[in-house]
Amino acid sequence: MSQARLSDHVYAQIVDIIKSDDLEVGARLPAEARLAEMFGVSRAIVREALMRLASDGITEARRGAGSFVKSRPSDRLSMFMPSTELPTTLGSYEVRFVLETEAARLAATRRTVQEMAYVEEGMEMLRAALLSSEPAHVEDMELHRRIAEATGNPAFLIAFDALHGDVDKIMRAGVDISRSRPPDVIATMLREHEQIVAAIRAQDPEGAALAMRWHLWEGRRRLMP
Amino acid sequence: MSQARLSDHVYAQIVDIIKSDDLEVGARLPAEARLAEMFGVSRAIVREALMRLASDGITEARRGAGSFVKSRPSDRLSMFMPSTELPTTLGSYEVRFVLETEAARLAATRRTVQEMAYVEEGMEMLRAALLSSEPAHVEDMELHRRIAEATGNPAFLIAFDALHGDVDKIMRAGVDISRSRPPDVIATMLREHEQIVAAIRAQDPEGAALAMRWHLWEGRRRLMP
DNA sequence: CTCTATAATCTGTCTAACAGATTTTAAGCC
DNA sequence: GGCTTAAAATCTGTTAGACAGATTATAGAG
Repeated sequence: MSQARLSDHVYAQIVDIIKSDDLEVGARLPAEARLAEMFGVSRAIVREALMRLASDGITEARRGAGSFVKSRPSDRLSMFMPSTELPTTLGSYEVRFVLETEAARLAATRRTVQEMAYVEEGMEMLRAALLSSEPAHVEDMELHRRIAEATGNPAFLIAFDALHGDVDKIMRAGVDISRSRPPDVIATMLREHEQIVAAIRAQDPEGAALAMRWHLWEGRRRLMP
Repeated sequence: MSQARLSDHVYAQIVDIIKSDDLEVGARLPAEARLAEMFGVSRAIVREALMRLASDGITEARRGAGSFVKSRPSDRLSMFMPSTELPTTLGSYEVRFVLETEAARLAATRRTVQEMAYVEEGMEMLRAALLSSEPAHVEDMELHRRIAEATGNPAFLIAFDALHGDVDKIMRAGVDISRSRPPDVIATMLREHEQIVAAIRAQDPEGAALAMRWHLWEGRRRLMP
């Protein structure tokens, strides 16, 4: 889906209304039918956008009453979301340093045999993808998710998945750039992942945390030519 | 909205299909019309659920082709989401220890005058709410968001907002429980927030990080009577 | 076997109607 | 004037059907 859907536009426009009208938490939004009229779309499209706003915690719908502001989107968030041109690498790396380092540490401590097998499988998939000429960013993402999952705490995966968009772009760029460099760059990337997995396998929390932190640091450095 | 909507049920059921059919990334889901028939709902409801699945990065819709698995929801995530009875406090607290501690540290380092004013305003709103008999969990959430915002890095807010559902429940419970205790418990909660804000105001990163960590630790303890 | 055209299938959007919930308004009573 | 009650208006949640544009599958011709 290369073209944005109308409901994406409506989502952004409703966020704009909340901000431009300076609506406080608890304030009532215009009715669905009214919004549809304002934006020149059908009510079904408005509902789709509102459903996502509600799911994102920004609004809350009460049957018979209307939709209400539940929490205000931040100014920076709204600036961040519609624009894909902003340099986002520094942003998510900073969060990933603390989040994924801790996740690796906990994964090394808590992983079950099954979770370890899942991580190992993800490692194999990533290896195969990196050594092929196919895209490998999905496999890269998947391994990181499996490590977060091996913490045994779904909140780590939730927080990590919230950064999915940025992390996906970073990983795609990371793989592409590494492929445009001498072959040992890919081998280095692969080894970094292996070192993380090995520390988790060995149930070495400090080793896993350090390996993850190193990988993220090096991954970031690889993006700056 | 105390009752779950049909689209919430359909969301969970589609996740179940992905898991029970062991659909890999790239696998095609049944068509919207087919899903509507399977679940005994209208197609509009299926679309609403699919829109959220796509927004959550789990599926991807291609016009004319169908909806495809984009990333697999983790087993734990799907167990976590439909059930509200699981003890979720340990989960998000663990992530919040690393995420919000780092956010407080960075907020103390980087906050602008305007961001500080925003944080102070949030503090006043929380004080007023806690000293009234009205709900205060929204204000509690808002202050924490403003601190994440003051890091100057939207990724912190994105990750924090991903835990919105759990954190909201925790904060609501935290306020309710504190109100059922002697009055000094509310005062303590208030002072903890003030200490975080004071350290950020004073541009004391280590102080802010410690105060936040202490607050989260105490907040967690208050939930265990 | 390959290419082209057509048919079938699919998502995206619109319209209209109805059900159930909430809010507003109006009327009646004290 | 204030309070209560009932009716009307308004709202979200859902269903159903139609059509547009995109993709996939199939059939026929060379």
